[in-house]
Amino acid sequence: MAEKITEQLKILKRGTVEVFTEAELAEKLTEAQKVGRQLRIKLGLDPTSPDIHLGHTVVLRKMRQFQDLGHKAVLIIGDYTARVGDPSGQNSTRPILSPEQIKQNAETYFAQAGKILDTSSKKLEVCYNSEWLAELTLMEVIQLAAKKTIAQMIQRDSFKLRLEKGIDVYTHEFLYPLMQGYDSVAIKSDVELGGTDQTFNNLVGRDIQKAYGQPQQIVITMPILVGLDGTEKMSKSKGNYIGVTDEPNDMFGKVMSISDEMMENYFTLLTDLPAERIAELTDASKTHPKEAKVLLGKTIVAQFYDERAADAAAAHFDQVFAQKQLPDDIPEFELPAEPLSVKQLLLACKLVSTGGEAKRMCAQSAVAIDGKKITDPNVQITPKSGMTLQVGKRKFAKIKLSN
RNA sequence: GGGUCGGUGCCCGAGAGGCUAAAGGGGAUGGGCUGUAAACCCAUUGGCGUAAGCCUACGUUGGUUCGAAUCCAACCCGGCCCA
Repeated sequence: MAEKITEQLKILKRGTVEVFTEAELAEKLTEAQKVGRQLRIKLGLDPTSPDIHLGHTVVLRKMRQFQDLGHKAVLIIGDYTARVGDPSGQNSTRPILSPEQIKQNAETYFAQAGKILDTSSKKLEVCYNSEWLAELTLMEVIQLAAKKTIAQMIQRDSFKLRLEKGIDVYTHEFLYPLMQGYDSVAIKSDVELGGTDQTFNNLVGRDIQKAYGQPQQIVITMPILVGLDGTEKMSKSKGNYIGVTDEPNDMFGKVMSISDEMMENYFTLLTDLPAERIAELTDASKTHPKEAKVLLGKTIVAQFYDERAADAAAAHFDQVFAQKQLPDDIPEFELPAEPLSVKQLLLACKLVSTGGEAKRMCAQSAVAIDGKKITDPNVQITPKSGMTLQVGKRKFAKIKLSN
């Protein structure tokens, strides 16, 4: 804790995109250390979807570093915001959640975030922004809105972009940054963390705090983690994510599927390895890319499980994909010993979701039963105990007879 | 409020009465090559049916026609222009 300020700054700056401003951060850290005060580090959460993925962990990991340096994480659950329905994204038909739903999501979120954060009450504080936002009168809202001009608002690129493209921007959307900014006032935040997509909102927080006569928070932005497809932001709705609750085998496999170019980014944002080591690992002349990726996969799995699970996942991967053998843990399905078509069989074992897909998979020689390729979806098969089915490279099922 | 243009499959986008389950991309999936990397090549991409075929689908609801994504009407939603 008594580490030098320069040392602390180095840790805190790692992986960030921008710090507004570094000088202020150094100042706050120094002051905090001198009087023994915990800085209040704000992070706003959207409780609309409870499951968190590695994209969220980039910011959470930064939060953890602050905690480890003795500061307090203040998580704000945007329950009030969520109730209005956040229109800022592509997804305009987001369901409006009930208070119970939000509470439940928040709990799930904590359980998952707890894998990264220090959850002791000394280091973590949680609040719901309805606590103060629901109290505001219209007059107070108007006064809040009077702090920013329209010209300032449309600086935000998501607004600008949509206006240029002729996509709707609703009036109340302008209130979102203001509400979030007001959150900073309510909790007296010293530092706010967020992805670069939150830069505008978080900076508004500075202005609002100033307008309300408070010291301004420092804003630290973290990169948006690219998803598995290598181009888009990691997100649940795009399906290009690694969830923190993914099974070790899955987690490892997903890491293995990222492109070589993305490794450096993942190493930097998702592990604590020093920059020099990362440079070695991502230099193909020094480390074979595949080896580096295995290490990345193991490191990530170990973070959420443990070393043993990480090794097991790597071994499983090697067994199934490198040596193309059957995995050890194949889901079992109970079936009676009555003949049925391959199509029905695949459906029954949930290896395909429609009969058409079953036909296609057969036609494309992706289907094997006990290691033998099946190309006719109408062949009659009598289930036998221990019979194994495979569709594609990674979908397996084992049959168990029911009596 | 007026004018005008538009709403097509997961997404973008063509189609302007039958040849349309609907061109072409993108994405996704399967196969090949590999390191479940990239690049590249091939294939598939509404549901049911062994099949013939049937059903559902071009904003919504009605209508005209032997036949409509395509024509007409009303309505809903949006862009742009005018007030």
